[in-house]
Amino acid sequence: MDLFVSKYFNKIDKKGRISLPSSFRNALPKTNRNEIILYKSIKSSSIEGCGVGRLKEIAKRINNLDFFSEDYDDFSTSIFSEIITTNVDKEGRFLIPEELKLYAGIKTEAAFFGQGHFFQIWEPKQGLKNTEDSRRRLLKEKKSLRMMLTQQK
Amino acid sequence: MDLFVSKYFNKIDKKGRISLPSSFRNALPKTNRNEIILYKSIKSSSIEGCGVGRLKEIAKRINNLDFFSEDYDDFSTSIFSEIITTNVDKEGRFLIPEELKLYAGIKTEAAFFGQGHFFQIWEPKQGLKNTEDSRRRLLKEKKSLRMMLTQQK
DNA sequence: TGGGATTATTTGGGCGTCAATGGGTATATG
DNA sequence: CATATACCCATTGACGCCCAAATAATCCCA
Repeated sequence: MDLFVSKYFNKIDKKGRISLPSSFRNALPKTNRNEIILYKSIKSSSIEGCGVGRLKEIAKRINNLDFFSEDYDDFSTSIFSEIITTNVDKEGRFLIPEELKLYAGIKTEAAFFGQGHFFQIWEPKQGLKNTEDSRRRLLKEKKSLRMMLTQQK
Repeated sequence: MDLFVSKYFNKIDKKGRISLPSSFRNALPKTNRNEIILYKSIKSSSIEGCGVGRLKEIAKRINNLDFFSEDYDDFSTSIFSEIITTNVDKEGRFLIPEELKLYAGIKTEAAFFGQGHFFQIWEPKQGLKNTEDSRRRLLKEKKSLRMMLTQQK
């Protein structure tokens, strides 16, 4: 499965290492599975991550915004300049930079949430609350979520 | 037959394994019959499942949403982080995650209900009650059911 | 068409492998 | 030289794989 799916709760050890869930490792391109990128989410107090290949896709997204708009600069700056690359060790662990941990309020444990082509890292409680909130918002529009899940091609 | 049809009642063993009904296994695409996805039903306290192929469809659809919108995050979170992928072993068994078992009230036995392009997993009694209820609702509209079944194109 | 034989499916359990975690030590980097 | 990080090895528990028994479904022939 080449998508980031499900949620996982892992611990940060004394050295600051945390395991990237095995299924997430497998979702990374086979060519480069020991390097990921991390950045602050612009929409929530979470960290977003993905394989380095995804960078091009992000660039494309931003490029689709109006070049002369304020948004363009803002997204461009807050995403690209903040991106951090991290190495995943032989056991599948990596270090979350202090700044990002602070941003997300993460201390000894972190929750990984699959988001398809990328994933989010949350302080566990906040992450759970966020999924509840999302779901609540969507259930108000039950029809649209059902369509998303059950529609046939 | 590549559709999930009829109903089956299987047991969960000490290790938490349960057999995916043989006919359901055969309804999965021949290319990937050892991995399925599970998620909480939006409409009922049951688990819904299907092959991973559908997940890729869903991913595509979400990907077409405006990346910077709130909807994007809501869908992405509610779907990708709530969906669970499970492996089906050589004997056709798989594990139902604890969280989903709780959601559906399943303990030692589960009922599988074919729903065409997907299937539902119920606590047996609740599942039976649900089919009765929905049949009863349908019969109240006998006329429309007859039309549905007998109308020719 | 009944009923035993054959095959398929479900269920049970042993055991090896892998993922998550912990910690020692070498190596790099400033 | 001190701190940070990568590599190596070990432990634990969960899960996948294998083999086998029990149950259900199907077949086939008298």
